[in-house]
Amino acid sequence: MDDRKQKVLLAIIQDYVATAEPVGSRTIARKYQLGVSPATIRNEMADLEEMGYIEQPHTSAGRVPSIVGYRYYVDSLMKKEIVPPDLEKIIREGLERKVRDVGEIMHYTGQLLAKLTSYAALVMMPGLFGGHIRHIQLVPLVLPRVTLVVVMDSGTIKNHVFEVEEDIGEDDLSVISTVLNAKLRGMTVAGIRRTVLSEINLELSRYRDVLNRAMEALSDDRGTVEAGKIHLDGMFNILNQPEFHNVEKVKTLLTLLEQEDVLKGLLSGTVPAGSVTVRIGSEMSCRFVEECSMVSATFRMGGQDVGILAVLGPTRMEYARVVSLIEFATRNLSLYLNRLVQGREDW
Amino acid sequence: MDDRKQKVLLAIIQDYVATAEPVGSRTIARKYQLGVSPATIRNEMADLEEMGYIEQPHTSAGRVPSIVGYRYYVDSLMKKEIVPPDLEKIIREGLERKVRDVGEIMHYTGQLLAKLTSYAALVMMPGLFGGHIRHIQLVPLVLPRVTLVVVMDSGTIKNHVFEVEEDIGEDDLSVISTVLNAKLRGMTVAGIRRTVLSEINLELSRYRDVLNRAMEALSDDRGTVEAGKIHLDGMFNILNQPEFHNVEKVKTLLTLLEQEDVLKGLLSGTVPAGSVTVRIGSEMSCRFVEECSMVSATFRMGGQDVGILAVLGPTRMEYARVVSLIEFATRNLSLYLNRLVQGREDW
DNA sequence: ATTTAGCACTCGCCTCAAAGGAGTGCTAAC
DNA sequence: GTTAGCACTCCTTTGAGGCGAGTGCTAAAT
Repeated sequence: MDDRKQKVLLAIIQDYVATAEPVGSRTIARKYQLGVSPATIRNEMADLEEMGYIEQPHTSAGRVPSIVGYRYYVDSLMKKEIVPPDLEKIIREGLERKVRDVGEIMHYTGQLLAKLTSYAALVMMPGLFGGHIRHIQLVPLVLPRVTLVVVMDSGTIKNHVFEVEEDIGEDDLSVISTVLNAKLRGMTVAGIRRTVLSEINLELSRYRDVLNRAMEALSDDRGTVEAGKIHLDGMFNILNQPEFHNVEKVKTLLTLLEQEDVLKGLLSGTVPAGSVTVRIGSEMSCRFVEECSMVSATFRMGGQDVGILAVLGPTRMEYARVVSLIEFATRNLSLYLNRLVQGREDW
Repeated sequence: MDDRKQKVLLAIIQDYVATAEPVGSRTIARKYQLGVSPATIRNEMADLEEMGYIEQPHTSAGRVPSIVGYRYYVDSLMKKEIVPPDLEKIIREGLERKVRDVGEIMHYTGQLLAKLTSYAALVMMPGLFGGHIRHIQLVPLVLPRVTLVVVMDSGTIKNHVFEVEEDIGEDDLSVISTVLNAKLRGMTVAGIRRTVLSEINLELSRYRDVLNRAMEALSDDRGTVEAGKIHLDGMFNILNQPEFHNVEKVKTLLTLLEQEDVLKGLLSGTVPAGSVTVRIGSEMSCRFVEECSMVSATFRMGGQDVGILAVLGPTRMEYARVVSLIEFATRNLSLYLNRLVQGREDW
């Protein structure tokens, strides 16, 4: 791939991203000063097409970047954009103001990302597993229904309702709560050791059944308020994209986005390392989003990946801008989350 | 409005609701056995149009019901449908299985309503004000950040993060929690009396500042997990309606539905009495949903309206079916919610 | 007096063909 | 290696004509 071919490919991608129209040789010669005539560009385009980087919707339309073309662009051609300082300031100030609990920060970040990119933003909320237990309590509702409430140091809360045996009273629950608190406080959910559990079991042997159910509830992510949930913002942004002026497409996509498990599947393709993952069209291996791309990254808390931030848009996406925004957002998010939890900033 | 006119109007509405096509005199004569010829029906239709019950999209199309026509139908013509017993069984069993916490029941109801009606369902979650306080606790996060956790007897949880003065320690919080629990347990949030507050203030005079902030948090609905939130289900159902095959309309509607305050505004038009409210097109006085209707009803808990259930669909809606479903759903919901809270069933 | 058949008329929608235009590939000249 | 020229392709737009559904009116039938 010689230098000029790269320039042509870049021009095609830039123009197509901007206009959503197949781009022809004349356009490139006119708008992007390569110092050569349309004919020359046509030759280069023929080569690029043979190499698989661009495609022709039909004879005598312009060229459109292929998945391979976008991939090459993202990997080799794309220049990272610098987040403008005033924008940076806005984001920082917004986060600063929201530094109260994890939920608020996440919400804010999602909305911001949707607004700035004008694509859809997904935020997978951190689960319980990252943070440390601050408080744990069994609260009687209408017996035999009780709820297990767990407060993490991030401010995240989990509650899980279940039923206990008839002969358990409020006092029993209060005793159990005290012991659980003493033993489990400061631990991560993932880090609860068998030794601790058996200690508890020993101490509260007559409540074995309640304890089992409580532990089950603790490690069950379902009941967790917010945590593990996926928030969607700016879903309607995609309706502004010309590729979704077709109602059928909108329908399949929206139907998809309403199913949380599908979203989880999509997000799970994110590499955990901390770098930004870009997946283009069929790379997501989900045939319903073949005309979409996803840019995603994990964010960290206490040295551990706890959640994912992602932007979903058409394959014809402003990758450079989105990648830098995601990068910036996750970095900030990690920073503020850690500050929230411990003053630690070890990202 | 004589009997035959009513029959014609009914036929027009039924046919239009079923087909979404303007309906002509021939169709009515053929499909609905009125025993008269198309010409007669045409005369009746001309009358109905003059009276404002139906409209013509353009000369020589069929007729379409007007807002006034639908209104007349809903008020006078519509026969309540009976919820089929097998469906009733499914709903009851589903609710039975979900009887654990309010959130789950509400979610389930919303999804069910969306699925059964194939329109969009809205659920406004009950706030804190209906239920009784079961447990209240100030949990230290990373000091000076603390969170106030309130568990209601419905299983609803509220948490609100705020900051306290530097010199407040964990022991102080634990003392405050004990007192708050002793004093406030069993009360409704709305029912906390000034006498109780001053008792608490007396007992914990050195913590006045923390207490003020806690009380503020308690009566602030924002931080409440789930409560007061509006859940939307089956939003994509409306995309199946032919009137929304136009992307622009979809866009305005979806944009609308994403704004929670707008939804609240729409829901606030529901009459609290306990009957079902039907609002048709412009009756909602929001120009973005002029082509939509909303069927809604409040549900009760402990003798108080605590939330709203609603279905949003095109004006061309199967009112009879939706109304009976909503009626049935709210009745059941009230029943199960009350059973959840107190075994009371005083609706 | 009401109902109905007949008929002319309106108007949206579909089809089809023609025109237009954007873009290409090839060839030959530079 | 580059470029101008040109024939060719194929999508898109445009407009006219025909079709069909439906109406309102009138006059005849009940």
